[in-house]
Amino acid sequence: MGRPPCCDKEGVNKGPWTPEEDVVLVSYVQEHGSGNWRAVPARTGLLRCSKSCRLRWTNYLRPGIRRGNFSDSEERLIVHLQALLGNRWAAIASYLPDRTDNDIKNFWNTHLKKKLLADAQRGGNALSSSSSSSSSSSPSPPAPALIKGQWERNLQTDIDLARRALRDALSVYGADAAAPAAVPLPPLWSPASSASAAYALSARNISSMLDGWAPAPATPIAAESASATSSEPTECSVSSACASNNNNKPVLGPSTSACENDATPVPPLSQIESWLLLDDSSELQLAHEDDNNLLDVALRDYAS
DNA sequence: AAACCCACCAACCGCGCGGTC
DNA sequence: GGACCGCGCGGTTGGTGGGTT
Repeated sequence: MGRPPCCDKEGVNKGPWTPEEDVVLVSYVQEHGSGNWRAVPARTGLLRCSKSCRLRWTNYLRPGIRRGNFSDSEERLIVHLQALLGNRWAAIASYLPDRTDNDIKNFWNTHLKKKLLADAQRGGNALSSSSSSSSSSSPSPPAPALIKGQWERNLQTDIDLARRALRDALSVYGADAAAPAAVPLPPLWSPASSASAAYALSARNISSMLDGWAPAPATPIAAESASATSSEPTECSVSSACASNNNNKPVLGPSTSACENDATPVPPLSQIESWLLLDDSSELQLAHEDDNNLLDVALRDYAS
């Protein structure tokens, strides 16, 4: 039996979103928080399927995302991660919290793939060392037949490989790689490229509308009661759950799930580097001593 | 100025996974 | 245990704008 379509085609708009639709969606998420996308079309009156709403939010309207103009360091990080992880864009995007998986995927398909091909044809093989170990295809997931111990060892190997590759990627910062505190972060906002359309600007304006709104309360009920008592927009404080969650706690999982409403880009590289630069032995020790240790988090996330 | 080509990227589509009943 | 549902992910497509002829 075939899978039913995710949304009925009748009465559902497709194609580019209009600013008006964006405003409706943003207003809804502002009030109720992201999640329960199924309810969004019904509760907002948007003639869009839930999937389309979620995509529009996560890829475009969500605050804290940066668009266009990938820096060299980002580029190299993506190349290394792609070599390690394959086309797992969400996983790669988790290392670039202010980039969406869709953006990275597009950047890869339109720029990096061609660039690497051109490099390969020129005989330039700077990246082959990292890509050769895992080949260009996606890494094979843990085989079900693997016993737990084997699987965990494989996982540890994967993590070690990832660390080395990240170390390589981050070495684009030069000798400063040894001094994480001095590592410059990519610019938060680059000027719009020449290709930026007027609507992109308006969409950015919508995003800027979100500057200053706090993540919705955890429960829709709470949100509703809050909005019932006051129709005023919530006071901005990017604090609450998200800020505390990002409080120097490295996040390995997809950034969208880690903190979808976070309007404040976190400095991911410095966190990653502090992890990378841990000496292996001390790292193992820390993994047992500190539940917030990144490796420990990684292991738990991976295993769960 | 018009036609054509190409690059970019927003959005769609289908599938897989996890949770719930 | 299995069916159903909702969400997330990756691959792909189609519209648009810029560049070239």
